[in-house]
Amino acid sequence: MIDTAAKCGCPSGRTPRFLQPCILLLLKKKKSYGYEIIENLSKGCFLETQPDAGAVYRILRKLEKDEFVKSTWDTEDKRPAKRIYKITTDGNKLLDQWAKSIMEKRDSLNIFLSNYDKIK
Amino acid sequence: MIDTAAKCGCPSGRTPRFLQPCILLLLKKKKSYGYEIIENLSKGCFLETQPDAGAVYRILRKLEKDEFVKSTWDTEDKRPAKRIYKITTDGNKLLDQWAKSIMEKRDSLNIFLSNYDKIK
DNA sequence: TATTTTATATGTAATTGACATATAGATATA
DNA sequence: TATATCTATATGTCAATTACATATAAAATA
Repeated sequence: MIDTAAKCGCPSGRTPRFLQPCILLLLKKKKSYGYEIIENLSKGCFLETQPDAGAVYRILRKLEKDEFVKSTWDTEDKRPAKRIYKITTDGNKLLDQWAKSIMEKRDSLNIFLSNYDKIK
Repeated sequence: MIDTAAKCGCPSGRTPRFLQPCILLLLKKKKSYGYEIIENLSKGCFLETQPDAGAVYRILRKLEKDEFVKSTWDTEDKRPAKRIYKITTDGNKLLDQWAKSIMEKRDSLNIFLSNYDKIK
């Protein structure tokens, strides 16, 4: 099995950042591109705040460099060309690892919250 | 009301780091010092991994600089002197804000996870 | 005496986050 | 036609955070 976590350095156990897994999840649902991903992240209720556009584009490039996604240019539309991203097999594995890590994180937060409630 | 969040720059809405609120929660339970906090963080199940000692000491100093905790030296013991920290009124307010922010974060993670389960 | 435990603290490189700015095609509006 | 807005991607930069290593030193133990 490929150590995708080590390769990308994310869900190893440290507090996860959330933007990357959200992008991967959206890309698992369907092929998409930066601008649309930003819109979906804004509309969807994954994030508490608007995502940083620059961060989204940088994460997409990084994911491609690490072969978790693959991109092609879409110039068919009459609008500016889009770089369409598609999740890869490794990308899906990475998302699965993220999901596990996010579950653990959620559990940690719940433990924190119940401890907080106890001493309130 | 004091804008403690803005002052410390943490639970404003961005993805929270977890070490600071855990330290505050332990200090709300009882007065403590760096070394003991590190031990409790390791034993307790707040964090998924061992905390970084350097980070703990630095966070404590930062919290004191921002007046969320107050420290005094304990030289009574026959062991190396301890810097005993006590949470302040502002610190308690900050912890309350953290708790709210962590609840929201937990909800976001749950939304992510249910979306992930749907397309599995 | 040497090592381990207790205890605090700093150095530093890599990563991430936040915010601004650059570029450019397409469309709408004045 | 000129200008502004929308669509779309991308980079620059500073501050904060993380991870890992190292420094310092008192006290206890082997």
